[in-house]
Amino acid sequence: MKYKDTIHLPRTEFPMRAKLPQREPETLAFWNDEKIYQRMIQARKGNQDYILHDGPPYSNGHVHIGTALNKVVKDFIIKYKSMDGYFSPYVPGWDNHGLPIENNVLSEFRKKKAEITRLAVRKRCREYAARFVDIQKREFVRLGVLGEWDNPYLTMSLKYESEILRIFARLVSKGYIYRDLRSIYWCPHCETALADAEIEYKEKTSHSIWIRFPLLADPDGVFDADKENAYALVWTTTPWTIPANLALTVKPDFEYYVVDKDGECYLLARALYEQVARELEWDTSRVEIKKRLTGTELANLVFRHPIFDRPAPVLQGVFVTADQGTGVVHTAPGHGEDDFLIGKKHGLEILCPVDKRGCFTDEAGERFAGLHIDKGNDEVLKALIEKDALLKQSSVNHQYPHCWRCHKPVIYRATPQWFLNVDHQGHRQKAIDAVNKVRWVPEESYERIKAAIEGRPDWCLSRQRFWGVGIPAFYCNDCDEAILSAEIAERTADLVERYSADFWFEPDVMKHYDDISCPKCGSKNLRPEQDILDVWFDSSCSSLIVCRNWEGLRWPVELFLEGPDQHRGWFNVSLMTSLGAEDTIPYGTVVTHGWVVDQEGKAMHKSLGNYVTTDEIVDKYGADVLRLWVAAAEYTRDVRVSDEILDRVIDAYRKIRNTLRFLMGNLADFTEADKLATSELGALDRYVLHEAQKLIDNVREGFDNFISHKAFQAIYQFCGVTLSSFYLDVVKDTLYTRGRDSKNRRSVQTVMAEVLDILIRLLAPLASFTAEEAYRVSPFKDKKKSVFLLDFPRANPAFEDRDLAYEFSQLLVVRDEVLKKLEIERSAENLKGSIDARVTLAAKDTSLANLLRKYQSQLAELFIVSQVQLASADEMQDEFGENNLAIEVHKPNGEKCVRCWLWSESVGSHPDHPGLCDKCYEAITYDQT
RNA sequence: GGGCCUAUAGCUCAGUUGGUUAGAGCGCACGCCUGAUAAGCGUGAGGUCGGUAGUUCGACUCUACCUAGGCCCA
Repeated sequence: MKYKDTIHLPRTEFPMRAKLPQREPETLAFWNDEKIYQRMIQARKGNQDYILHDGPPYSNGHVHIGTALNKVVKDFIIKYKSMDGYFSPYVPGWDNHGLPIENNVLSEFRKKKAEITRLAVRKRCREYAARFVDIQKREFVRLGVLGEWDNPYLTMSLKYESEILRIFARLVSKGYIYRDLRSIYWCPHCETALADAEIEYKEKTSHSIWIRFPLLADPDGVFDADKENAYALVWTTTPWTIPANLALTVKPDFEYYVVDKDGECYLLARALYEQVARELEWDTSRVEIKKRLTGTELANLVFRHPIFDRPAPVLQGVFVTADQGTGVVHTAPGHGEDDFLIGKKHGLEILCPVDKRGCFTDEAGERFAGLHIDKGNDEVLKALIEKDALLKQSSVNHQYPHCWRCHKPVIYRATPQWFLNVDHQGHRQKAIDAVNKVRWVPEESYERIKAAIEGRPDWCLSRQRFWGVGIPAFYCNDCDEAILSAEIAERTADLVERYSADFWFEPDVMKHYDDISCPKCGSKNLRPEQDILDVWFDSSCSSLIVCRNWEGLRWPVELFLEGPDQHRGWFNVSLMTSLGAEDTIPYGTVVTHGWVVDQEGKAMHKSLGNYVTTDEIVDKYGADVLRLWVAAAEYTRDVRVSDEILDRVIDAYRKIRNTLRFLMGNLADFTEADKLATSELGALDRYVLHEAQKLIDNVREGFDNFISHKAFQAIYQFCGVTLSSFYLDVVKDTLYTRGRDSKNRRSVQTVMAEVLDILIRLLAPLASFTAEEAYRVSPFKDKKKSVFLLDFPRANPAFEDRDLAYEFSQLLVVRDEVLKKLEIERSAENLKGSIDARVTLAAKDTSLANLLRKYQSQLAELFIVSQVQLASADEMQDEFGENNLAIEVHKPNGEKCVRCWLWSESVGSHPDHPGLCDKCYEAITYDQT
């Protein structure tokens, strides 16, 4: 008889090799064909809901790895919540309007030399966006993300576009929207506004002039100098902006000097004094530093414009730098971003005496009016010289913004724009209060969003672009009045819902508004606004629009979850719009994840060659590996990717997979009917069952608190340590060699089946493909269609046994000591396999000695040796070690059983099977009957 | 330049209110097994906690500064 054939070896169809890139698409097809997402949601319909609102990625290009991380984390949460009984539908969305798509489309047009018209470009933008929605959708689905992929939201859909305008109308009716000037990049050659993304920096030679502003008022007497000879010293590279000067800006925490140079006093920053003195060729031995002041102390000074007879008050600004100039900055609110913001903050006029072609207007004064700013530069210099305000004139080479189309230098120019008033009726304070009521994960997020809201300027809603939702305003062709009303916006919304936002740009659009006339002059000769809404406004409306219009959702929602850039972006604007339009906070919890960075923690750039794509990982290793990479990461910090990190993830994946496989392999002959009652289980088995309940608690705690890596690590360690290297190794002998239906073996299998069931469910949100695959081949009866229709495990108090767990923790310490001793013997070549050992053990500690005696019959199995004998201290040759244990290793008694390979004195006592020990004899007899 | 944040073994992560020789798993090295086999098991070697200076009887844990990195703003 071949005894090997009587051994119960594992059998399973669950392959060791995952071949995820090949196998995952089959699982995807299954999920799709069987509508598993819909079933997962429907199964929980009527239960308490948990709504995560998806932040829309931009529909341009392929899915970036950071976006993949974002979607996978969301998927963890949706699946966990669903399995835990919540009704948790997931409606993904895309942000479609905006500059990147428009620019790509425009360059297509230029390449083809096609005529650029608003309507043609918009049509092409729509197609372009739709194409990338499809591409990205496929890529997200490939990651195993379940959701309403057949019914996503698109910001360019007719419904969405019209709802944007309805929300806008609400803000108009509540008085949030106003019109004002704003300083933006402008190309005088192309006569167009430019976005930041359309600027290229190039070397340019500019003027470099040092000028002085005479002191006009010093109410605090800080200057301490004769007004006639006191000046602020100022440097600039753009003389043509001097006519637009309305202020000077200093930095509050800089130190400033008032220096006396030949009887003339100048104000400048201490940090720049040396540099300035060198530049102006001052003999510093003859310059006296009269006063040292902080920027704050300069607050009430007023200087006089160097050319015109008007004041230039001193303002406090943090943007002032100490790398060039004088630390006293020429401020022209119409000609610079900083200038604009600080000007607005202090209520200065946004003076911009330059027209769209780059020529001075009448506002620049008679002398300059009509001149192009290039000529204007020279004229300004002349005027400065006449006023004795120019101290030095030279030139400088520096990086200067140029237009990406005509490559000529651009300017800042103030143009009329539409704004949302952030301080309207205490709106900002309401937002700050709101932020206090939201749960921010991680907690530091709170500081960021608070700072972002406190510091944000009024929201400029208008863009001089093509691809977006037109602002529903008119201009009177007769008196130039701007006309905006909630009623017009509402009517436009209805029209957009019917025709799409493109209709606004049709040549005959005014026919829909023939009853509207100018409220100022009564004219009916109106034209539609051509500016579009900032795309941030589109996305700021998403929670309102989607969660109120999609079946099953509700607003406000429970969760927003995005990257750290959204503190100033989507988290911020969503709050602005929701609070403004509805006086409601859109979210209860906001989770922020980190950025995906490379091995060194550096941002990934295509040019740096450290760029990792989602495709690479999915095609090479499979989506489950990518998912586990996300699961293993502490994702509220930046998350690193590298080959080594992925290698470790793959190792973890294999370990988990093999553990599932071994569990299933040993359950091939186990059915529901073979299950033992908990009270009948062996002590070791009950201990593992107890540990499994702890595992469940840990995993749940991880998911509940957005700490998926805690869940992952708990599962991984349970598989690797509790199961693979301990329990499953120990229990192998029982599984293989005991009678098929023996109580010992069935006890082990009962626990293995329970643990397998738990593991598959715990893994489902994380390694979804593998969990589904395992579930489909698992030996359970009455299976549901999918793992996602199962309930998430909950710790079963009936399986918990703290006293037993304590005893085993003690036994495990002893086990470690025994294993160390065995290793020593192995190194000394006294021993090979542990089953060829007999261990003699003595414990000094009475309670431990008692514990060992209690478990005496199971110690050999626990240590995986042939025999264990307990001895008293004086019987031991060996010293007692740290744990008050003495351990000796000897050759076992009796003979080695040819079937189970363990040594036993019973070998030879069965004439019909002379090579077998009692246990094996019993097993074969048992199995044969 | 400003705001917020991060920095513990090769990797991913733990380290309670400051208090004994800083932990885990993986990887690695060495070895065992060949009845989980492109598997399984054991033992072991690796950090002085980014750096500096403080506070303290005592700091990975507190403070300041610096360095590197991230997001945003400028």
